[in-house]
Amino acid sequence: MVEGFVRVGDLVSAFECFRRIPNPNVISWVTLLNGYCKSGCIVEGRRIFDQMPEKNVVSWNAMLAGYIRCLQIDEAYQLFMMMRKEGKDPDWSTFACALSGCANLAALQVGTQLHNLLLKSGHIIDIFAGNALITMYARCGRILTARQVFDEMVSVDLVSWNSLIAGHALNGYAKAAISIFQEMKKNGVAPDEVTFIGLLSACSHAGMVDDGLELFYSMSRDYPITPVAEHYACVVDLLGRAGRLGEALKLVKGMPIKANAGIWGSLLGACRMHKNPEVANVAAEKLFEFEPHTTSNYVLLSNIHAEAGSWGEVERVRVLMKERGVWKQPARSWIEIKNEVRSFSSDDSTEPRAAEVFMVLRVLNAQMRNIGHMSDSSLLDCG
DNA sequence: ATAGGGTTAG
Repeated sequence: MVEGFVRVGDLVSAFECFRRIPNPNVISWVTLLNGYCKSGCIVEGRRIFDQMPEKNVVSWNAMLAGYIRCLQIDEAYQLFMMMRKEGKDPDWSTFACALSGCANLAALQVGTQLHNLLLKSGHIIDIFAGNALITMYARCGRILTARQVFDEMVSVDLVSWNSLIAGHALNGYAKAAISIFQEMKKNGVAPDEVTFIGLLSACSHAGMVDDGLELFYSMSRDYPITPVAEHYACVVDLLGRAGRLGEALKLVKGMPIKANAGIWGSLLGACRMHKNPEVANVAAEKLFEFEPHTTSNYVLLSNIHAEAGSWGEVERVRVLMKERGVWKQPARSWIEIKNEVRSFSSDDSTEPRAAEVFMVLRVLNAQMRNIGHMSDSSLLDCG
């Protein structure tokens, strides 16, 4: 019953149900906890967690997964430490979950610590933890270590191959990604839709348009895999980066499935890259239907028109933003420097070494100009 | 037996 409400996201009813259970067992508690965590109510989730009379490893993992989903790495880390202090042995799920958090945050130090802990604790690096390690190292730019983890795994599955392919794609090693794909097939592992997302993005990053298109067509021709929206988004990106915007638009218009925000966003991004305000207007109009309040879309469109010198169009976008009450919300990003995750935003006045940072940027800019790169300093800043 | 956990575009 509790689970039913949790599934539809009705936390109030779920909690009411839970309250009527005379002696809730740990499973009822975890179900409730997950309901809160998955709805992003992490503070309430923590309160539930603290109230649990009996906690097992699943309870800890659920709380940890909750923090990681909400990108609260500090809380996740503290919880993990608290878990060890209380003598609760992390299981493979704990490690997989924690490592996946490190992968998302590019937290190489913590990720490496977890890896060492796994080795030290005598755990076998099983498929799940191994796969999480591959992704963690790959996303932290340590592609060779990712490969090493893969090679040392006792057994691998489709997800391991996919992780390795996606990891190489992410780091720009397109040829390697494709040769891993061949290796995988030679080992008798059949690709799935995730495999192709990795392969297509590899081709896209490397500008390998023809290879990418061939892979895309081969999906339904040689394998029983029907392309979904994510694949189309990759192909739009592939064609778009190569400047083949007309073909990209034609592909989207002729798709057997409905285009989503990701697909129109890819196209709009490509229009910026190749200065195409006409296709940009088409893509933006569609994109606004999905995301009427996402500032970056408007900024992107405005920049495309600014670059073309169409100030009337720039003004039109500005009016659109005002009418729809769209505000510029500064985004934050983060990087790990010496054991510490530092968060920052553009024009960050709280950054103590801002003057130095800007000086380095000016030097880099000058160097880029020297080798012939023109930077777009005249544009609106995306925040 | 029931709860949770690894891969996926820009």
